[in-house]
Amino acid sequence: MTTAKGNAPEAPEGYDKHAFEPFAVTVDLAVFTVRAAVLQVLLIERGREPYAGCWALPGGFVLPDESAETAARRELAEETGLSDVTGLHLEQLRTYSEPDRDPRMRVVSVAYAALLPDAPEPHGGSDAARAQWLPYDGLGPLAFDHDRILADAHERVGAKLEYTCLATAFCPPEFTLGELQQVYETVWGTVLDRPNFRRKVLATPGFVELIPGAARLTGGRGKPAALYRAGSATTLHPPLLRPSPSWEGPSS
Amino acid sequence: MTTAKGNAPEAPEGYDKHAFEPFAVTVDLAVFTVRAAVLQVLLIERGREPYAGCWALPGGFVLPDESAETAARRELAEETGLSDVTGLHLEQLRTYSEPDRDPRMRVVSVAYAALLPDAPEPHGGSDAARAQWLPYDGLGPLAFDHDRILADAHERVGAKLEYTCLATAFCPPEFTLGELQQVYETVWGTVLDRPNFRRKVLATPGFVELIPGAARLTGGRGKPAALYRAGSATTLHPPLLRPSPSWEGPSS
DNA sequence: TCCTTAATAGTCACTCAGACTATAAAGAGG
DNA sequence: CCTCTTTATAGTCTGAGTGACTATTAAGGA
Repeated sequence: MTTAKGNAPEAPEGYDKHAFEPFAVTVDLAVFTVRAAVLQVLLIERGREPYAGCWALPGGFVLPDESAETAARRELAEETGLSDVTGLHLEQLRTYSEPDRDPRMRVVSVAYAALLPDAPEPHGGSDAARAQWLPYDGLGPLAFDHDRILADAHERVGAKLEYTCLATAFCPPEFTLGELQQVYETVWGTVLDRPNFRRKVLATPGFVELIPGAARLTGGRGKPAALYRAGSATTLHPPLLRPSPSWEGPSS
Repeated sequence: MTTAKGNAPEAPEGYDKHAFEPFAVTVDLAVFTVRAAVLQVLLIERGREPYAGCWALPGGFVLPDESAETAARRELAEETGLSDVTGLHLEQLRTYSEPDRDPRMRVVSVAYAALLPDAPEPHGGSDAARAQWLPYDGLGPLAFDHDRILADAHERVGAKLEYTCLATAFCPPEFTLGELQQVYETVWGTVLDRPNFRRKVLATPGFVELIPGAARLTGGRGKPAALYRAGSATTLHPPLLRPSPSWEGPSS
């Protein structure tokens, strides 16, 4: 619609004396899920050079009539095979624009972080050579600067767990407090005191709400746990801080 | 260096079956300072359509061999007239990519927030029609989507004051605790209790350090205040929360 | 039946922030 | 010179919130 006509934009009206370079703009997605107490990331195996055979973050070009957010949601649906991604939490991380970050050409990439409750096996369809969930810990080097993007995404998600109700985005519609605590422990890589965690979560109005009369055997052993669903609150006041405080910011 | 050759990139090796649109990539800067207890923003008056006569954020194109960060720092130096911008705090906010945000063509803009200690009168040189400091409160509508960028920047800076030592970036090399408190009150638009603010700041190791024997008459009246300089700490644990809690996130 | 497991309930002490009051050191004005 | 005003600095008291515990309840397994 309002894009530069053709494929070789020369400076239009109002930009006459500015030189500008046309860049390719892409989105990269760091898609997380927690399964079996392990933090998993959705990655695709590259089929061609550069970085052939390496794992990389899913992503793709922003189309002429899309915003980066729209493109990210479209790619998310394509890569996961999920039909409905409207309810998923998708958050813009930051933009990576080092001139040499892609050896082929100048590519500016807007990175997003996404959180999925359960982990359906990825579709692997469309263009992705091979899409797969891999544990976050112990990943080898990724293609391009995706190591850094993924590290930034992990730090951002960990930080947002502290002062938002985002953790419920990792949980199915009905969950126990133990499962919610598992999300925190898995993302942070720490162990939390169970009674204190309960007290904190239940003392925050709107974080979770009890489903009356519902209970579930968790693991088959022990006392059945009450079921909760996500509440309407979005932020945590005061925050729920990590045991080892976040002295160190993101690895940026 | 590694950028696409020429001005009309067709899909190079490895991108063969992807369609992609070349976008213009720019940076926009929200430059803040605190002067006389007023939060001020650096704006330029547009000389040409669209939005001729409107105030806009300073910014410009990312050059072929620059990262967005480098471009932002270059623009910051150009617009403020400061010779050395290496020490200034510059932080990537987020990227704005709505297809219709610039009526002339498709422009993707990476927004940055910058904090200046004192406020030298802007250079106004180079290309900016007229650069000027204007108070943040009571600004009329800005050009393009710059209202939203500026609001996002304000929210981000306010939030970072809570859990980082960023406030010293608004202060000259030597400052009093009263001046530091003034920064918080001005950015947050609140009033803080002075003894409690002192206690909190001094109890955080590395936030500020006393300059022994130095004192300054603040306003000519009252007891002289001790002088401090910024310490080595970067984060605040626990945070210094706003009195009216940040229930509402950024206006995004 | 007893043991294990896991959820839930409750206690205690310490830290910290909000709301104060009190004192010290400067200038202004009579 | 004395007092008032102003601003910095010192200290007190209290309640909220959290970390580290112990105790109880309800399930399955040996």
